[in-house]
Amino acid sequence: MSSKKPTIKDVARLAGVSFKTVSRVVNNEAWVSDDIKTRVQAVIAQLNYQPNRTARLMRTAPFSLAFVYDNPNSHYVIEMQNGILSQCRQKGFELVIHPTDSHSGQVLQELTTIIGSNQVGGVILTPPLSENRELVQQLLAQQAKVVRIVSGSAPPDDLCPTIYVDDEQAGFNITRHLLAQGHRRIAFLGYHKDHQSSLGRYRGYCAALREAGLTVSEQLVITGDFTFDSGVAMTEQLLQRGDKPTALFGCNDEIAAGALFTARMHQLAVPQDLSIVGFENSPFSRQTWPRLTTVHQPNAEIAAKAAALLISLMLENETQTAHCGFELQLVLRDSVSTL
Amino acid sequence: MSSKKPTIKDVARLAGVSFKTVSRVVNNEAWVSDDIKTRVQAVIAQLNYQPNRTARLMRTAPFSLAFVYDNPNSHYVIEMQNGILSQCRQKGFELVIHPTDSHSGQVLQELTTIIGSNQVGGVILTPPLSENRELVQQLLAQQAKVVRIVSGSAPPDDLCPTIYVDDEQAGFNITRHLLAQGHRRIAFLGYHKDHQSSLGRYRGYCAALREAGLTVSEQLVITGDFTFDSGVAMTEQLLQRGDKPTALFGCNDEIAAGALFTARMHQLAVPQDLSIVGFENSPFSRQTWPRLTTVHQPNAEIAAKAAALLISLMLENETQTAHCGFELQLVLRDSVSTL
DNA sequence: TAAAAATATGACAACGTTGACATAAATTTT
DNA sequence: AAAATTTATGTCAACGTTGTCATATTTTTA
Repeated sequence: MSSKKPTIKDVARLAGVSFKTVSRVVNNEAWVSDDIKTRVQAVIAQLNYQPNRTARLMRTAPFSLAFVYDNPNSHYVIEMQNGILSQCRQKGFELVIHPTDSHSGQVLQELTTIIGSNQVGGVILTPPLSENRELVQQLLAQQAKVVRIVSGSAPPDDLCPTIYVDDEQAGFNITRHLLAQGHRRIAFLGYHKDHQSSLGRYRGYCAALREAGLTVSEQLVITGDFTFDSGVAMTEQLLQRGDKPTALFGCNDEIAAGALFTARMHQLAVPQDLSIVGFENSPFSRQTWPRLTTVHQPNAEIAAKAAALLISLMLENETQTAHCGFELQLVLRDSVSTL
Repeated sequence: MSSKKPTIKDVARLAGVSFKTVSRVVNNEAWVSDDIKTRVQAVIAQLNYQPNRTARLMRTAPFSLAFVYDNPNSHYVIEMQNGILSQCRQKGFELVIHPTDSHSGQVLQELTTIIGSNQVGGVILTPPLSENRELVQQLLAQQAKVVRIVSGSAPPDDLCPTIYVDDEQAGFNITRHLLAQGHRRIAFLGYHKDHQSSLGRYRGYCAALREAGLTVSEQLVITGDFTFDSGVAMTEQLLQRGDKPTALFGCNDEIAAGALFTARMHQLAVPQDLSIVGFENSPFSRQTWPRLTTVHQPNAEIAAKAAALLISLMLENETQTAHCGFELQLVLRDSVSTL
């Protein structure tokens, strides 16, 4: 077992060719005779030669991309990572994961560092970072390729390729489902004015109510964030009121989990006494009892698409902005009763 | 906005010094006059110069490490990632995540590629990969630094620094807790002969029963893996038997979730009719109803420790094998009744 | 005050690869 | 059969750093 890793020159020496020819074989370039090709390949196998990625990177554009997220929600992140990774592996790219705190004000500087040092050639941005137009522009100004995943029924602009996810339509559909089951007093949990996904789902909720001839009651729209604890607090708040809802739309499954938990604490049977729906189709929504009716969010697919767009952007030096929209499907399970 | 990224030579030119001097300033080397140091730093700030990581890597050992895992359990992975990342950021290291399929037989080849290409200088191995002695040796033979996380009350050998987690003790403790509440028929769900964590927890379970003067009943030990579906299937199997247990030890929280779900399907109240404990203190265990009594597994800490060991191993060229053990604490919640 | 030591700076090679260009050999065209 | 073209191979300079060594300057020591 030799102590140093073999280089392209070691292979060349042993195969009796110039190291450039080895480079040609490795990179599958044209104009290499079959004779030499097989000979070189044999030596490569014999020495177990691996091209030095670092050295190669000095001559080529970086083939790493960063996945930037600010989300404590673990399965969401893992699913996205796996989706991105599937693309990266196909194309020989490397993934740098970059969890961050969007409120720290450090994000631009952090990303500037990894871009400026040539650590990555592009980034995938998720909400809420992806909604920061200025951030996107500043990254673009540094020659970085950017793809963003946002909530919306259309891309907000043509700054960069954008994956948009139609929360509004899905919020509309799931609310309409509740209405179809006879529910009239439907609470919305997890409204947040700075959170695009929340707003989209809220707009869908409102549209469905309007379509059914109902008005949106302020009493039933509770502000909070996308956590279990917030779900508990919002549900408590709601249940303390006089006029209780018959159904409850949690802006994500964690909120719905908090609602489910709180309902149990109050001896309310779900769905008999209270129907609950979530959003995201997280593992929790499948594994709890009753299983939650929710909206499936194909995170792996969404992220894979983002990675595919980013990689093609990095390979071909195009500035073209191909966008891609995702529609979300309802997942009907056991947490909704028919009135 | 210039189109090319500034290099060390650009800084040198502007500061009127040789590029080597700039290198000295950047790397904080001795023997640079304060005068020149401040001048160079000013130019660096002015040009917003970032040393090119790739070029630097050509002259130094890689400062990236790989986190290798084969685990669909998302929060476990995310927690570990975050723990590792906290260390990486402190020390300026980069994390390459490498999910893999340990049964594919490809793992060695995959790792050989990322090590051989100098993409990473070390790897963190998790079960079941970390239990593969031969794999560890082959990685070591490639000059890679290796740290592994295993289940056990002591490191299995001195091949490499090892983080060992005492599943047996924790399995003992939680079983004893069940016994202390008066339970005598305690089922063990998720026995798996090839799974060290499962075996450790099982040994603890057996030891606790023996200590209480009970024998281990084969009827109550169910084989299966660490998934929700398996938990459901195992619980079904158990409940179909005549002599039902009063308590149930799920080898992890997912199994316990499956058990909880199945108990509900059978109209069994938890914990009144059946007590259930899990293992891992996953988000699920906190968010379900009743909240699960379980064992806290400090994944982020464990992984951070692994990363710290690996990084120090990569920096100082030591072969010393520092190990580190973790004890796991019981988390008492609402899924156990007192008989 | 000369010699020695410490401090500060620079010149240049190296890291392992790819790209631009040169050239040699084989094949096709005229 | 000569010229032009295609195919196959090689030479060498980059890429942006860090390490080695040389050298210039300053300070300390004898």
